[in-house]
Amino acid sequence: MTKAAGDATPTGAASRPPSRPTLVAADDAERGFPRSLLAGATLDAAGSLLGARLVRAPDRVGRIVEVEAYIGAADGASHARMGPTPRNQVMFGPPGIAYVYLVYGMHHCLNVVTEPASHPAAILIRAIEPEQGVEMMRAALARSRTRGRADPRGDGPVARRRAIPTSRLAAGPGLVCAALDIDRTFDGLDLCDARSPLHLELRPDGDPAPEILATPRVGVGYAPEPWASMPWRLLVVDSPSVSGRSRRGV
DNA sequence: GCAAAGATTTGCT
DNA sequence: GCAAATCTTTGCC
Repeated sequence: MTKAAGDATPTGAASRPPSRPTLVAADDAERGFPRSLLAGATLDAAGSLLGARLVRAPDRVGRIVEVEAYIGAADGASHARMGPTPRNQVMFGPPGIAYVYLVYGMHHCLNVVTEPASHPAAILIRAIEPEQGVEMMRAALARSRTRGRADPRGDGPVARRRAIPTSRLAAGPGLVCAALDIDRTFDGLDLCDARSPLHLELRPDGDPAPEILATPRVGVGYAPEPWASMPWRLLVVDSPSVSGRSRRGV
C-alpha cells in the first residue's frame, strides 16, 4: 500500500535503486546540447555551462549561473574518489548524463557528467536564474519545504514566511532540484537530448558571454589539500542568483 | 551488521 | 552566528 495516489514520493524504495531511464540515445547533438562540449576537459565544460539554459519540461527554464567542477577519481573532494559504487556509477559513464544524489538525507543535487566514459568527472549545478515557470518553481519549493513537517505552532509553517525574491528561488544546489522537482529518478537521464524532461540548451546567440569568477568549492572541507582549495566553483559575476545567504558571491 | 559523515538549507539566539 | 533536521551511502568489524 505504499502506492499512494497523491504524493508520488517513493519513500519505500529504499532497498532498491530507482529505475533509470534509457542511458545514451542516438546522437541528438544537432537539436539538443552538443555532447562534445561535455566530453572534453571538465573545467572547459563548466565554462560552457555558465549562461546555458536548464530546461524542465514543459515550462520551467533557468539560466545556469553557478557550477562546481569535480574532475575525476583523483579529485579528493569527488564522490568518484571511492571508485564506482551504486550511487555514483553514472559518473563512470558517457558525458551529458545527469548524476543526481541525495545529500544530508534531504536535499537532492544535480550534476552533469563530463569527459569520456571511464573518466568519472561531473559538474554540480549550484544555481540558476529563473526565467520561465517562476510560479511553478515557487509552488514546488513550497511543497518540498513543508513535506513531512509538523505544524508546531498551528498557524501554518509558511504563514510567517516572507515572499522569496524570484532571483533566489534556485540560489543553491538543493534549491535548484527543489524548484525543478528533480529527484533520483532523474539519475541517468540524458541532458543533451532535447526530448528529455530535463535537458540543457546552449546560451542564446544574442546573449553575451558572462563574466566568470572562480572560487574554492563549497562544503568540501573533508577533502585533503590541494583539493579542498582548488578554485573550481565558477559563477557569473553579476548574477543576483548565486548561492550564499547574506554574503556576496565572492 | 553497525556506526559515522555528508558537494545543504533554514530558523532562532 | 550556530545548531538542528533527516536518511542514504560508505567503511569497518
